[in-house]
Amino acid sequence: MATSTTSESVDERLTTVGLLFESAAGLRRLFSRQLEDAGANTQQSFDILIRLARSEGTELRMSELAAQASLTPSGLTRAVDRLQDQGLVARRTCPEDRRGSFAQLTPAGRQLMADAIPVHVAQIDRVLDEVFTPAEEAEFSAMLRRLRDYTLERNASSGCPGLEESAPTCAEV
Amino acid sequence: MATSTTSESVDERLTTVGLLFESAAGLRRLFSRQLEDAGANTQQSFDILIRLARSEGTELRMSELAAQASLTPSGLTRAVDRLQDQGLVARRTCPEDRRGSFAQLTPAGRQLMADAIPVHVAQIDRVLDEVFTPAEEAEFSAMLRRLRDYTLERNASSGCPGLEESAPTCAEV
DNA sequence: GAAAGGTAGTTGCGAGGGCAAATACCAGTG
DNA sequence: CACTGGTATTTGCCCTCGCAACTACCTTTC
Repeated sequence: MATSTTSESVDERLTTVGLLFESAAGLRRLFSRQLEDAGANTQQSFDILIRLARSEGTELRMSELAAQASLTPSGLTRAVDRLQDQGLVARRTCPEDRRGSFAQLTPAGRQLMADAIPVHVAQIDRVLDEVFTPAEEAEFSAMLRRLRDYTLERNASSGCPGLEESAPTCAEV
Repeated sequence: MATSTTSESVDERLTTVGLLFESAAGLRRLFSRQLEDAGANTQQSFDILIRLARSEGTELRMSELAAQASLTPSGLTRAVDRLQDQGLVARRTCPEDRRGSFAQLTPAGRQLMADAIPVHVAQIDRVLDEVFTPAEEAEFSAMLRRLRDYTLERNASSGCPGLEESAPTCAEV
């Protein structure tokens, strides 16, 4: 088959990793349809909004949010800028540490999420119900968590700022 | 905790999906380090190159490659442009259908992959060995495949062009 | 309490990728 | 064969994101 270096087990493992990427991309694509006309312009926006919606006080520190959303600080800054322009999010300076700031859902943002999350959840339900048994789903989730934690640990040294493997926080879409 | 709509099972399933995205992003980040100084500029480039390397004749139709790499036709066109500028890939017009073309590894591209794939595979081995037992790995892979095929099927209608759930081809990175 | 060093966040810049329109080509009809 | 409709790929335009440099602020040290 292949011209260059491949053995059987090599192929299998490459395929596993490839499937992971394809699954993630496929789900993103699948969800993006409903999300985008639900009012959140992109999946990434929705990802940020939902993490805020699920956090204490519907707000998070910028750096925490960046880590959760798999964005760099710079990427998050602009993403929050856009959401702020849309009136869905506001910035609040942290009183204890005036370098930092919180991103917080506005009332409009909370309303949007109150409407959009059920739709999104219904879509996830449909996928998981059709693809997995409950037992499989639980195991799938557990395996993903181990994998995620492993990458967090390994990426910690130079990768995401201010984020160790410690806090599994609220993972999300 | 959250201010808006959340029940327990909702949280779990949102988390599962979130973990999938975080795992994929985490692995990309983890791999990107070694890949980029291996000669493939980005993970996406490497993704394309490895899929070509693992295909019959080290070539694929543009549309097929786009689907496998989770890119739109337009995105793939530019990605192949870049690889062509680097001398790693060449385009070959399809003789039977002169609208279409193949992207094919050049000798330099094949050489690069012959060097880089073992390194990449070693990295994948390390991750999978540390995170999963062999049995878990097999099940993980099977579950991902079902999920991937489900998204392919559901996205087929409007999403990726020229791509049904038919050919699982060689999944990758 | 002034200096040195670290941390949170933002900005300039450039690369990558999507959507829609355009191009080139095949395929079925009359 | 001309015509209409569909498919493969490319191009124009724009948005998003990462990196590196910068600012503002905290914190430790002397």
